[in-house]
Amino acid sequence: MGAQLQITLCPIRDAILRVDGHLLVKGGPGSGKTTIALLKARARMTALGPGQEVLFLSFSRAAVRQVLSRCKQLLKPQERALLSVKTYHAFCMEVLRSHGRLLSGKTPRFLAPDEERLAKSEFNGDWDSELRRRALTEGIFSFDLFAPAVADLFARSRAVRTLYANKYPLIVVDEFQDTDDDQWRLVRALAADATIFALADPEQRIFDYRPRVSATRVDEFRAALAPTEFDLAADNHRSPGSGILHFADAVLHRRPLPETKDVVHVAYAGKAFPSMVHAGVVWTFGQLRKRGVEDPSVAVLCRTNHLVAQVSGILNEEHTFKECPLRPIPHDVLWDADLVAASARVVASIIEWPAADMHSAVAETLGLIAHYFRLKNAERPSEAAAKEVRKMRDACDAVRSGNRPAIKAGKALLDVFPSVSFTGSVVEDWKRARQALGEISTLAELHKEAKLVRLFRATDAIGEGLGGLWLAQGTYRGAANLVKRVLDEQRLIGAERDHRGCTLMNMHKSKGKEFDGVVLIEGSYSGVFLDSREEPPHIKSRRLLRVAITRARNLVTIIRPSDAVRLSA
DNA sequence: GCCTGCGCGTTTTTT
DNA sequence: ACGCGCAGGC
Repeated sequence: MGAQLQITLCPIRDAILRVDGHLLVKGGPGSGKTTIALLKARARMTALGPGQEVLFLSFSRAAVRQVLSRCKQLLKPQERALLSVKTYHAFCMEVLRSHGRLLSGKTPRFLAPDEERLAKSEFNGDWDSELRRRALTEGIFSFDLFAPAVADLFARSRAVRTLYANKYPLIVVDEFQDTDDDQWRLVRALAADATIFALADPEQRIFDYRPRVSATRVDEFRAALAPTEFDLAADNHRSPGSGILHFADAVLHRRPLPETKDVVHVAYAGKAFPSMVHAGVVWTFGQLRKRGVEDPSVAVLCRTNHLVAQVSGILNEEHTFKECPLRPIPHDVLWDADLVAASARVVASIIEWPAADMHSAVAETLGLIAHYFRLKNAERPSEAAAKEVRKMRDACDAVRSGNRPAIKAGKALLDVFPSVSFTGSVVEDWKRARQALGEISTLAELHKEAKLVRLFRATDAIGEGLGGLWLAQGTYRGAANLVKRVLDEQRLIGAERDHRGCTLMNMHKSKGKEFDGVVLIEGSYSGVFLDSREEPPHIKSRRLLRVAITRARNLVTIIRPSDAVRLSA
């Protein structure tokens, strides 16, 4: 395979393999940036000294997985052994483990994201400066501080910097346009003694709303390292011969949209949204099979998480479209589980009620409700959420000491307690416990969140665990801990899962992935394609849409409200 | 201090 | 549609 590839290399790729020094390779979606980087890595391997490797840096574990699977096609096992593919975080953690002591004088410890969220929700004050204080004086590094810490370390210690630059004489940097200040600082430090190979598509810059991601990063790279520059622009290996990339580029540049059988537009009017979404996904699968794709993978992409959750609900229901019944579609959802897990623990605490006395049981539930709002406030701070935390905590304390709480939710939970009982039929019991929340108007939001537990394919594991508890004790004592444990596990598994069949996610999460078919869904309120807060020509929205459209190898279905703003001029 | 009703805006976050 | 912030009633 390797020999064949050599022969078919075009002049540009040939030059990329030959040239020495820093490199900047630009290219659109599916232009083969990863492939040429791996071939370059292979070429460089012949001259590696003992202990030396090629380093390939990516942002996400999903991207690392993608690169590793490409490696299997392109590189022999002994070549793969000389290539180290890592996320920035993994690389930085390694550096901090070995040399982080130099920064604070203390053996570094790491604060995992979920621990950090909890600590943040407890903390009053400026969390960012608190994190810096912890790193500096206690040697505790949160994930966000990995790259800054390593950049500092490289800046201060020439010895450490050259150690790594010598170990990795060639460093491939993926998605360079989204590199943040600190990642760039550490790469630049290594560039003094190692060769940097940057892969970039400035038109795939979709994370630049984040404060440390700069719009001019690629220019900074040019200015600082004077790389030899190549452009793979016109190539398209992902969806060759289809009109998908042309269509996406037309959206990006606000040009008239080309007619193509590979991008299909449907409009819905208000009420028809659920059946249209459902039918659109079914139709996309059918078309792909008709085109000879066996067991197609389809991504359903929305701009907002809110809409993703809504669509998941729709795909789980039955609908009728033009008198045809539509069955529920099994699917995965890429989703951040924190709030759902917290709401599920509240339900689980209610299902535990009969195993304890009223006051401690209801206090436990109120405590978990407070915890839910704490997480919510940490994720997206608002006065409303912070106030709920205080109220729920007060109510929890009141009930624990045998008093009647001041808030409606607390009173209602106490009132409903005597009438709550369970039968051992797990699904029924879970619904009944959840319904107890649904009855209380001030907890409507929590109740809604708890209904999303189905997003996690954890239903079986939770059901089994709850069944086990009932069998062993005749109550569900321990349910809250069980639910937390199962959802935590599920989240780790879900993040690593391969995406076959139907997968729902927001457009940002789709970056770097590919599917046979893609369904793009626009909402009427949340998840509008061209954000009204952005000035025409809505360049950021269009970049994001282009990324989403080009995830498809074969077919794109676009579902928009009938009164949506036109994409072309 | 708590609840309700009204007006308003509606996004994305790796690890 | 729905959640947030704010104002007003209790």
